[in-house]
This record gives sequence, C-alpha cells and structure tokens, in this order.
Amino acid sequence: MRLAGDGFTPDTGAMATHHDHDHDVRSGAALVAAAEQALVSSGEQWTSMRAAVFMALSGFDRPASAYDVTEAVSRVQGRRVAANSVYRILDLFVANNVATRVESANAYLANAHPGCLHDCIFLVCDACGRATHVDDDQLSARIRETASANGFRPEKPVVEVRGRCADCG
Amino acid sequence: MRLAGDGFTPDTGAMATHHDHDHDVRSGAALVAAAEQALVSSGEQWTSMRAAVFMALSGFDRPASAYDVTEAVSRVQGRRVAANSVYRILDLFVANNVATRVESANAYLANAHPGCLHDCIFLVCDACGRATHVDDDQLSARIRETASANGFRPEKPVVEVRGRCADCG
DNA sequence: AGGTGTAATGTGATAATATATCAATGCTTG
DNA sequence: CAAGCATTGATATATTATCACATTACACCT
Repeated sequence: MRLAGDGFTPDTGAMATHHDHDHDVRSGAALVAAAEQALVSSGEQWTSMRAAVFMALSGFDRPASAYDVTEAVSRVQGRRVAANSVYRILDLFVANNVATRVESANAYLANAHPGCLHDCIFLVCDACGRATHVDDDQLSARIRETASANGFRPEKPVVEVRGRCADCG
Repeated sequence: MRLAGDGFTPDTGAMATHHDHDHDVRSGAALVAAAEQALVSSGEQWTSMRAAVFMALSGFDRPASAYDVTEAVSRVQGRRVAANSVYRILDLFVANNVATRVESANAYLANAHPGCLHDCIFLVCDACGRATHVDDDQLSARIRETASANGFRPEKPVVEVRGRCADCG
C-alpha cells in the first residue's frame, strides 16, 4: 500500500491521537523542539540532517516509508539524499522513542509525545492509510502477561489493528 | 533477520502451540490433508503446486519468507519455481486460514489448526526466530473493543510480541 | 472424448524495502 | 588546533513484493 508518498503536506494541526491519561501532545515547532530535547538528553547529536528528517517525517499525516521521507528531505534540500542515511536516522529516532515504526506498513510515524514511554497500539486504516496511536497501558499489560504466562519474555509488543477508520466507514 | 533460510528441516513433530480451548492441532500428513480439505471446501483447487508450497511451508519450524519457501520448493522439484507463484499461493493460503503471515517478520507460518478462526497472537523470538502461536479470544476481544471505542472498525488485529522465548532466555 | 472457458502457473521484468561497506566529512574534546 | 570518534555520503547489493502478459491445466458441457 502506498501510504504517504503522494505529497509533502505539512500538518501543523494536532494529529488525531487518543489517550487515557494526561501528557503533552506536541505538534509543529514544539514537536521538533521536543524531539531535539529527547535526543540531546540521550547524549545524541541533533544535526541538521536529523532535524530535516524529523521535520519531513512529522510533515506527513500518516505513516511514511523511509523512501517517502527520503524524497521529502531531498525536495526540501534540493539534492539527492541517500536512503541509507535516512534509515540510520529513523532507526535512531525509533531507538530514542522520537518516532515509531508501524511494522505492518513498513513505515514510520513521528511520536507526538516523546519522553512518554508506552507500548504503542496503532489503528491503521486500510482505506486512507492513516494511523491512530492509542495508549492503553492496561491492555498492554494484559498482552505482556499473556506472553509471560507462555514462558516468553516480552520486549516489544507489536499491536496494530488493521481496519477502517471513522472517516472511511 | 534471517528466519528460516538455513535449511529445509521437515518438522514431523507437533509445533509448540498453546490453546485455551480444545481443537485439533495437526501435523505432518494430517496437517496437509486438513489444509487440502479447507481449501477444497472453500471452492479452491488443491493443485500439486499448492501441495508443494504447503508442504514446504509446514516443513519449517519457524516463520519462513516467501523466498525461503520458493527455495525449498525449487529444491524438492528440481527446477526453479517463480517467487511470484509462491506469493500468490501464500496469499491464497492466508486468505483461507491455512497459513498466517507474521507481519513483523515478513514471513509465513502454516496454520496448525485450520478451520478454527481466531485473531492470532504470535510470540516471536528475536534470538532463534521461532514463533509461538497463542489464541486468547478474551484478549483479542479486548483489543477489538479498544479499537471500536476509538471509532475504528477492526478487521484484522496484528498482535506480535517480540522478545525472547523460554529456550533463549 | 473433444471443445471451450476459466483458473492456475510460468516468464520476465521491475518496484519497493532494507542493509553492507568503506570513504569522506564534521563535531567534540582535550 | 589536532586527534579521535560520530555522522553522513557514495555505491553496491540483498531482500521482499508486485505487475503484465503468455502459456498450461483443469472443469464443465456436449
């Protein structure tokens, strides 16, 4: 499925997210600043390339593939950036909880609330490709318990519900 | 991660599966027969190519990529079979619940209990690559409810817990 | 059995996603 | 500033997935 390759459409408004508890949902410049803060406080550098990748990623309103991001960054910079650099940076973002990877879509999303650590639950619309991020710590705990009960040590639950979002019926 | 490309190792014993209810867990010839039955009763043909793909798939003891299966079938048949044919057949198997796809591993597993329809939960070991299939209808229901509560119509929950299996500590 | 239409598979190409290697550049710290 | 490490670039290649169209096999009808 083509997810977000159809244009670079900066989304300055808040993403549709749902929470069962309180914390910041940042967007636009504030989100970029929060990402920078998160990386720097982990001892990582905030380079112009990383800033460009993060801004491109957060400009998509749905999960974007590494190549989507590569194209967006290339357009902004007026030069061909290499996909492998983008992969490296996206991996770094994921490792630092500044972005998340949607496994069932081979795509990435900027994390609207970095610094807050959850098992992510995504609701991925098969019609429009948008993904809603849900936090439900109780449900996540149940999933980890189920794994543990089967002699398995859970590290990273991947919970992605494919279906239709409210807009797409 | 290389999942199952290291050899065609028929697994005539039962796969490690866990159930909170009773139904057949087939293996070997019985499993192949059950798969044939499932496809035929859906009005699909059980061709020699499909049999070969299913037997190759069920010969792996962990999720196998489409190319792993392609190689295994090629070896058995003594000729080069095309990956796209294998993809087509694997897709058919998944659509008919005779195989399942592990999204986070880009790989497929023979379904040890076709004819019994569940939302699948996989425990995928990042060390050995093996996947355990868990059914927990109550947990699956909770996941679907959470999606519905967020205005989302769930079609196919993808629940794959990455971590370490009992053997790999 | 033979003919006909559909389903299945083969052929070949190509797209999309991901990683490896090593060189070049840039940051940071002493 | 220089040395050393981190980051990025360039290039190649591996892996996963799909498409278009030709050919073959099967099912059904007569």
